[in-house]
Amino acid sequence: MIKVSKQVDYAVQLLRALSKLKEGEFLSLRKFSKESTISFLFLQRIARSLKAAKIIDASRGIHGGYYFVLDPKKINMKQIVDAVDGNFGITACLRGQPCEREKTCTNKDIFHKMNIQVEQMFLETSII
Amino acid sequence: MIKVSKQVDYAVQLLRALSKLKEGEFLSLRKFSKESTISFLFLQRIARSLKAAKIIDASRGIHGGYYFVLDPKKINMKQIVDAVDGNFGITACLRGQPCEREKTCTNKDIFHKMNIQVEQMFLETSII
DNA sequence: GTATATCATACTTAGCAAGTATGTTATTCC
DNA sequence: GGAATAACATACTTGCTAAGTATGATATAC
Repeated sequence: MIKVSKQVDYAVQLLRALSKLKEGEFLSLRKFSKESTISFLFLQRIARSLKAAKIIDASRGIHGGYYFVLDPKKINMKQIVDAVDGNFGITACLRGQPCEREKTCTNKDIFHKMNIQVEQMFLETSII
Repeated sequence: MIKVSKQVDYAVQLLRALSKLKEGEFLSLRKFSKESTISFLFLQRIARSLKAAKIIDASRGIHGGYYFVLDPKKINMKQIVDAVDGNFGITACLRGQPCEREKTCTNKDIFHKMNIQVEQMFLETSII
């Protein structure tokens, strides 16, 4: 199984909604949660990760919400994975996690090569 | 998080060990389990999946074991994922699983395109 | 000052990949 | 024939962690 997390999925949906805003407009998570049916609290965590990565920014208060900082077209999928999941890698080993079978493993080379290719593809994929 | 399952990881390790056998030789899972430190029972399930996919075959009895049917060089990563995980897709939706947010989802196109690229790369990656 | 937005941290749940248990059937060798 | 050891088959349990929840603080607009 090779798969993308729901956090990344939801992050992209949110960013695509934000990319449709006009200059000076905000989108609140409460509103987006209703439109998308994605859990409001789960969206909060994702949005803050994206803000920490300086992809979006927020305005507080009654008419506040999130908005894009940079040009949405220049944001790629690798940036989203980095921001939301904190790391990138198709195996635990490539994500820097300890591996109990490190000594006997014969797959380091093949997964390393594949990881480079997946990473490159993510880099080249604009979220818009 | 984009990742490959341990089943696929272990399947590739097993296949690489089998690819080193000479004509007419077998490798038992008991032996490979000791070498690799991978659970014997878990390996059994994986090996039977690979056999069902006609990638390897088995000989029973006291000196039996598994062996490659085809040329190991012609086996690619997509075949392994199909054999071991039963399907291929970077999202639940692309794996044919029902999605509760199908109607509001705005990511079908982007993940579909990415899936094609990942799939292509897996097809082009030989396990050797 | 009230309403509503984000900010921050901690906790719970649930799905399923990963691993385990147990018994059956086939083949080799003595 | 029978012991040993291989794969075959199915069902069950565990444990990780992604996913979702709870609660309260802080900021801004009107």
